[in-house]
Amino acid sequence: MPPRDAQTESLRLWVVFARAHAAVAARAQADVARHGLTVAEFGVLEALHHKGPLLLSELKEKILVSNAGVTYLVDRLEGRGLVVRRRCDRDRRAYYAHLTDDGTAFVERIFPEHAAAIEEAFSVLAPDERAIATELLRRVGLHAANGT
Amino acid sequence: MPPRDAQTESLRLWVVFARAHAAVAARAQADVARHGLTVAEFGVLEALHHKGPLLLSELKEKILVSNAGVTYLVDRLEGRGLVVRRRCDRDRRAYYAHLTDDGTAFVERIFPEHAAAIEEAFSVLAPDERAIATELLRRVGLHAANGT
DNA sequence: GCTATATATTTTAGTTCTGTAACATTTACC
DNA sequence: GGTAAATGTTACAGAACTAAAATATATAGC
Repeated sequence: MPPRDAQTESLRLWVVFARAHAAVAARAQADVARHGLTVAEFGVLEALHHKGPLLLSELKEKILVSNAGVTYLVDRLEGRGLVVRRRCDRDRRAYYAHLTDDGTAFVERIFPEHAAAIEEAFSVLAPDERAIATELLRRVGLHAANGT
Repeated sequence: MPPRDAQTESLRLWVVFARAHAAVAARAQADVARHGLTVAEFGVLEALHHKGPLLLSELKEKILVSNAGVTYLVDRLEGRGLVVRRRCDRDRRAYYAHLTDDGTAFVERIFPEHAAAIEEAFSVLAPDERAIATELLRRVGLHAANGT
């Protein structure tokens, strides 16, 4: 297998990958936009809902935005009464983001439809295909993120 | 397989998918940024290089940006002397984007390293795995884009 | 041929996020 | 203990793109 062919196939995979991502992301975006959220905002709510209160720095790792982005998103969600900041006992620099009761109720209300939208987006795959895709992309992600 | 499990697995796939995409995209972005380009700008140049002159509307379909986004990108690249607009003979509303000679030389110069970066990003996959991923993601993309 | 509708592109205001600097705090090192 | 370096978060300017409206042109329908 000469380098050129591996390269051509990788480029082709990247095009396909990027298009698939754009298509699924567009569905996700359309779904959360119905509730007045951006995908990133929804990501914050979802992470807090599933993981419990997180340091802003932890949140940053979960939803893959910049430091300033976390501040921006938490500010916005705080403004909507869905999230509050609480000081960290151990580190005077740090804050946890917590869902409010309203925030929890909101996520519990909107999450099922979002989950259904994502399920539908991948419904073209059989269960075993989905598991294969997950495993392959997991490895790509780890490698591309860490160069390992 | 009850609906809940399919949904959970799809959500998990989406998380993995989004993280893998972010990681590879970050590599692509880092590579093109070295030449003063955004990923979208590079996408324009690459599309023109591989497909030849395209109507702005065709370009929009190739690189998945908005109408206004195509205008913005072509303006920017025109400003750098890499691209020119030419009128379409058959439709007085339409323009083609063409690479300039400088643009062609520029793409030819920077493309090999970009291709190498993408190849490396997917190098964790064996050729058959890569082909499987391409096929699965192609189907996801078509389905999610068209709801078919 | 005429009118209504659709479309290619641009303009313009706006949104969402980023990069960078700043500041307070923490950690590392001697 | 003291100093240098690192870090958690925010402020702020700016980048990169989008949505929507506008305009000229093309197409559809009669």
